[in-house]
Amino acid sequence: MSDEPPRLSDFDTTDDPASDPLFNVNDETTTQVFERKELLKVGHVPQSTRIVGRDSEIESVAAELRPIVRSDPPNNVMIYGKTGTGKSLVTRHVTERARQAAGAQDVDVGTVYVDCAQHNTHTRVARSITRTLNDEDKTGISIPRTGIGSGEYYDYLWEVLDRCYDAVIIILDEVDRLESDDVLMQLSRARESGKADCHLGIVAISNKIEYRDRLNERVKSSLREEEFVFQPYDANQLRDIMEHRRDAFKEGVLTGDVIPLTAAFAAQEHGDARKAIEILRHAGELAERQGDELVTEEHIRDAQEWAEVDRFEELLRGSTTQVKFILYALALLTKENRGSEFSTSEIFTRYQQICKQLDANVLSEHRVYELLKEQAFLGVVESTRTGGGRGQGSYLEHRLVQDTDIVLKSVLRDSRFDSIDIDE
DNA sequence: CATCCACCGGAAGCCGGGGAAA
DNA sequence: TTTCCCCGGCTTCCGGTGGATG
Repeated sequence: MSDEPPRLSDFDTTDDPASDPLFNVNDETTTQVFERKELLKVGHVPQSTRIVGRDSEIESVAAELRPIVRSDPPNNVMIYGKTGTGKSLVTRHVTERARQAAGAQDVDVGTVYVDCAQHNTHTRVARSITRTLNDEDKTGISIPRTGIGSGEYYDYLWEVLDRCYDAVIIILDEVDRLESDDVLMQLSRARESGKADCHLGIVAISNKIEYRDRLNERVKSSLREEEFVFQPYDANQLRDIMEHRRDAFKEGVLTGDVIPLTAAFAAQEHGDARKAIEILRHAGELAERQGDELVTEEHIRDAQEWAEVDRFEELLRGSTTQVKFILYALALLTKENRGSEFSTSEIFTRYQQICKQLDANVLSEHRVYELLKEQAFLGVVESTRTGGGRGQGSYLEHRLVQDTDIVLKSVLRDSRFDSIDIDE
């Protein structure tokens, strides 16, 4: 009755690990297309000369942090902008340069980057900040990984700041994902009351421009931050960005118009550089898998569609099967009929049919209506008020925002759709 | 202009699951 | 463990709405 986990060596292995077909080092397909694939990784930070079209943003953010070099307190910064507009990139770049420049003046600056999507409670953020900044050799403090509350982490933090740094820049990425404002409160208050003999600069990054409205007044007044809004990249900038990553591929693998095409697509859709690069990478992978030597327009188009389905699934993640039924109904209606807008009741009748067909239970019309509104809020469908097309009253018409095929594809990918035991 | 129609949308209350309290 | 309570998803009910209709 030992609950010892089986050791890895107990498992069957191939006789010669060096030639294990599962993990073949000499697999030629892996080297056919890519030269330095790591250039296409998400976190890849290019050199400053390779940051495209963000010169003024870099300059403005730097201006707020500049006092640090003269060991004066820096200003706080709040950055808004959609995903993939270079917010994290620019802040990381600027803070790093600030750190170096300050170092040259003998000012000891620490930087921390916290992804609030991962560390979404204030205790976790406090822990993450404190533990990254703590240099055990210098402070002699060892900070427990667990077991203490946020208050204690802050106590440690002030201690660490006092002992190690003249100034610290804290980057809070995706602050809007934080459950509460406590972190901002603590940090900004510490800065005011001079709890630590150390300057504190906060760079908060948010995807949502409305975030500031949600912040409570006290935080706002003590933060007193400068705000910047990053606009999405345009096609030219995207093209430049991708040109800079061309080295990821082998010489001559990318056919002529691949990059401009991807850039044009991406600019039109979202202006998200990260997605554009992902599409590029995925196109390369597709080519590789198919054993093609060139990445063509064809691959890009496939990768493009893959990205859209992917994005849509992301949007759909967490919604119930019932919601998928409803979207499915709407998608079918759109496909069957020529029109694209349908009233709640039309969608409901189609939805009823589908549920019957799949032997799932049927929600009330009112609920379907509510769910549709919810999806409208999430941006999956678009609902418009109309002066009754068929005569009576005003009601809502809904239509899919995404391409019908993409909706169908991602909805149908849900495994519950083809199984019979649906009873949610 | 009054009436009607078909949907809108808020309010109240039901129900089952999950966590806290006993 | 049982009991209680809360919460979120859902239904039911009902008054409101505004163009269409005659």
